[in-house]
Amino acid sequence: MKISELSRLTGASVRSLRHYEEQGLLTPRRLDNGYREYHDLAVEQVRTIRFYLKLGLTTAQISGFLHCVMKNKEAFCEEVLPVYKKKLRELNEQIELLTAIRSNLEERIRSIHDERSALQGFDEK
Amino acid sequence: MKISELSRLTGASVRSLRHYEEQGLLTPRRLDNGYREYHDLAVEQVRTIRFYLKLGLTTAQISGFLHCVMKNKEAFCEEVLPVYKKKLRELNEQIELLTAIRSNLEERIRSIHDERSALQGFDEK
DNA sequence: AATAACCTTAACCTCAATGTTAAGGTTTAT
DNA sequence: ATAAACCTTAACATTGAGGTTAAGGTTATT
Repeated sequence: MKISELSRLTGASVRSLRHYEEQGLLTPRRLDNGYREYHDLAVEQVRTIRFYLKLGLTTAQISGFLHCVMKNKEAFCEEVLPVYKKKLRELNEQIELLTAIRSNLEERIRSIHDERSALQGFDEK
Repeated sequence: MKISELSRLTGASVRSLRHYEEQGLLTPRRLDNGYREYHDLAVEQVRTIRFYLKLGLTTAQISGFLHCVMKNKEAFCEEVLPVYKKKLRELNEQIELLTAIRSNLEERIRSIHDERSALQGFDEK
């Protein structure tokens, strides 16, 4: 199939498909006119790529184990777990940071409300 | 004072101070030789800028109320609360998203462990 | 007068997937 | 034969604070 059909079947934009190829995640053969020609299996492969992207992995990380997971159960591919664990550590850090900022912000919003109702109370007297 | 002294007093890099100026947060006067000359008040102003940046606000947002908060209590500045609330909504969205990804990832890590110990158990039999 | 230690503007780099032209070749249907 | 609908590569834009470097002017010290 050609690129627009793969795009339609997977939901990935044509631009994204070309990008995945640049990053080494897809390697379609070329027709005589230079058009990309994809195997049927590419549909599953693109879905797999997008699945890992949604987990927050980069194309570079995905390329490290994509071939393995296309042929085996994920648990068989040694490269997967370290990447998952690294990503998990990053997520925990980010969540912790954002949560701290949120607390800070909530406290400041509260104190603005408090100060205003104090002024309000003062005016009312 | 000149830029490097302000940098030293505030912890902001010289590059950052020039950036704040580009964004309209600082407006030092210029000496005859073109050098920036800052008021003593600039120290407090830069500290205030950096405080809001740490809350995750952008320079554009900060510029909307910086002059007000430099002269008044924060609660007096009407522009602050909407920005805080907007930021809070964004934070909640981000945290929710990251937390969902984290759950997903934890589940996948767990299932890899499970599958491997199942294989392990199988081998042991 | 030379050197260190300042200062200036301007511009590119980071991160990373993907949107958006631009400029042009191919195929297909009318 | 022409237009619609494909396809190609290449390059810039997005986000945004701030690092880095280049090229050069100023001030101060020796």
